[in-house]
Amino acid sequence: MPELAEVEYFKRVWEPAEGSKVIGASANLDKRIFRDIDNDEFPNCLIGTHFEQSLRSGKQLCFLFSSTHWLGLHMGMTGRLKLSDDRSEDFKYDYLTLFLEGHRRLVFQDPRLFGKVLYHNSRKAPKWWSCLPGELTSDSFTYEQMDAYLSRRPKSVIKSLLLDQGGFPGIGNWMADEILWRSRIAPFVRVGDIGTQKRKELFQKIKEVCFDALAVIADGWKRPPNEWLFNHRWKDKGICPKTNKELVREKIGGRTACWSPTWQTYR
DNA sequence: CTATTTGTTTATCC
DNA sequence: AGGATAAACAAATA
Repeated sequence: MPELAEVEYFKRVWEPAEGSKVIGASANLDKRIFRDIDNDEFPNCLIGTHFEQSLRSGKQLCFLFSSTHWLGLHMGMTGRLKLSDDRSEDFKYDYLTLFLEGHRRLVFQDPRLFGKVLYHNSRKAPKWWSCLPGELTSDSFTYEQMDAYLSRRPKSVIKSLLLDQGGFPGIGNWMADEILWRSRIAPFVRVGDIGTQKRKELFQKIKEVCFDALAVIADGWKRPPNEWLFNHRWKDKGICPKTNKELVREKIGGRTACWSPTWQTYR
């Protein structure tokens, strides 16, 4: 589930514990989420450090401990972060726990294990953190950049391309459907068939959906308004808020796309 | 029992 | 070489 705004939400779950000292650590290292951990000392190497900074880029999270300990977390499909206290009882799927002074715990849980834990100890930021593409919400993501990216992939199906983290970091399945719905583009359209005017609209809607998602979900995980596609897309016989006609769900590029055929008429 | 899942990586084909 | 596509990953849920 976690896309841009959900990941930002999880970042803010841990953030209030910044400044705390780590006094214990436990990890189920046989779980798949630790497949890229190559440091034999992990997670004990974090004991004694101070939790300093919470960072996010696209769907990637990075937490910095005592200036040199970089902990990367990716939520995969079912990952979530908790800030637990002594009264918390549900430990199922808690595969990484950092015990803090003051009886609090930083917890990463991930039932489906598609998530990933990364760790690096050095003054300099590791490559998995420093080499990520710029944020879609930043001014550095320009129409020209997007246009060039699309032009290199004329044969791609637009829905699939929007899920490409190299070009559109943070976008996931629901955001991609929301963007195409707001742009009135059918999900199976080939990128080369999208003209300049429509590309400009697409660019605006990408920005809009990113900002909307952050405002609603990253900030307290509020329920999105019914004017979005969001609240209708998972329901059987869901109704398009624009046309009051039934939405359609179909597999495109291996993922379920939800769209409104009478509204998304750009083919 | 079968089908499905809001993500990424890898293999394979073009 | 680089892009397009499908399968694999794991486990819960319907």
